[in-house]
Amino acid sequence: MDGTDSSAPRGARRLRRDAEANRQRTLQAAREVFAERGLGVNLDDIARHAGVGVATSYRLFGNKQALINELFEERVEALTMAAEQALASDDPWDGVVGLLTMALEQMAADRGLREVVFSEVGGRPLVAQARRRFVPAAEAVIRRAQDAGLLRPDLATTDMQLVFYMLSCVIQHTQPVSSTVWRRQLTIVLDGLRVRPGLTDMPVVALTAAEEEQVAGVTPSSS
Amino acid sequence: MDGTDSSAPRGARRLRRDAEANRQRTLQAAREVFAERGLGVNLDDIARHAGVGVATSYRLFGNKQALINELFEERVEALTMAAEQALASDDPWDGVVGLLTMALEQMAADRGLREVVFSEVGGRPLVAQARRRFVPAAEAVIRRAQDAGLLRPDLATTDMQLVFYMLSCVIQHTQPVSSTVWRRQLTIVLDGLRVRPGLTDMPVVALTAAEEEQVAGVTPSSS
DNA sequence: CACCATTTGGAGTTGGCAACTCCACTTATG
DNA sequence: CATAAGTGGAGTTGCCAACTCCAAATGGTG
Repeated sequence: MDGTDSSAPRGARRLRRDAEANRQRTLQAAREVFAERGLGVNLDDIARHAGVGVATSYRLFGNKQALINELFEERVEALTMAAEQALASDDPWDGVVGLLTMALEQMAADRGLREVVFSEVGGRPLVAQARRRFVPAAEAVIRRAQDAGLLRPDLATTDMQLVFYMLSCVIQHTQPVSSTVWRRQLTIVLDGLRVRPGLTDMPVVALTAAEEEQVAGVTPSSS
Repeated sequence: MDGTDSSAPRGARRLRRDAEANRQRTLQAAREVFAERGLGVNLDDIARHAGVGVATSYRLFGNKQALINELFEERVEALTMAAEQALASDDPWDGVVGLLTMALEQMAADRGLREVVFSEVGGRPLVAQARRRFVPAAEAVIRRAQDAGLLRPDLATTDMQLVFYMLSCVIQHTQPVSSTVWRRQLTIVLDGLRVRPGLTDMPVVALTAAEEEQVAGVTPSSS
């Protein structure tokens, strides 16, 4: 139940060649099954899909959580890179569009990723760590576009995170029927984010960073 | 497991006075507990909260589903009235704002309602029926605002439903920390819905009505 | 006010599901 | 070819919520 064991070749001993092959097959099967059906699937299904026994998967990874951690380290990493990449674009507004678009495209491609990023259950260290890179990058993208007078100045970083969340919800909800409609809602939101005459005043104050972390289920960063 | 029994005073026989009192107490307790903690709570908790035994609740309602049905008939009804009321407002744009605001305020006040309306599990007849009134009313509100040149003309009814859904997700997500931030996301979305020069083109086609019903988990209306 | 059908409460029972283990058997490897 | 490493899948375990049983209590009626 505790996901503390990060587990590469466990302990330090090398695996026998066939065992290593089974490890890779399990990993690949997990990638596919998690992406399609989410983290809810049981290891039995993954093992079957990989063509190995359940016990094999358990010996190679210890438990389900360890498998998830190992798999999604790379996915979460890719997600944070989207934010940093968005900052690299020349036009500040393109940065905002790119940030949301790239991040959401990744979410659209992987149900497991959506569940990891927005897991209700408390403080995955994996996510907390990724946030420490993602959030500042997103903040910079936002600030730059606001300074250029392109992004509504009353927008807080925490608002952007909720925007990201709600579009992920649309993705999740519509996925079985259409893999692209969410781009329409994104278009609407982006039009609502852009500066223009007659922008409506925000009716309430934004979430503070600490509140946002609470919403995200992450233990507040103490620094 | 089937929720077909709608159950008022079950069968036809009148209840003894104390039984009727317990019925009301259970109903009230369910209202409160469902609103706060969602439909996931077990009847044992509701019964305890009502100060009656579990068996009592089961005899009076048959099963959990029947209790839910009875309770949420009124709530879903209120929701559809919001749409019809929005159509009554003088200004077409106020109609759109009112539709979303009123409906979302109701969602914000009741977690159980959110879960009923967006239940993943298939075709609650209750919801399907409510949709048959809600959707046309919403459609009229949208059409009127579009004809007045106030609402973006490329918006489909199905888009509005997804907008409604995604804001409900924000409500659900932020509820424990703030009961009002969702109004900021609503503001952003409304600004994105309003006509203005330089509105971004929609990148993909909207969901058809049938697709939307599939998304909502309702059996397509055959009419 | 006495009688009895109705109702009650809460300690069970049932069922289902997913995580994880056991162990007789197989297979790489030195 | 000896043997430590690895395997598979039929269990076991634990959990949780839905729902039932029945001895005791209680409202309403003649």
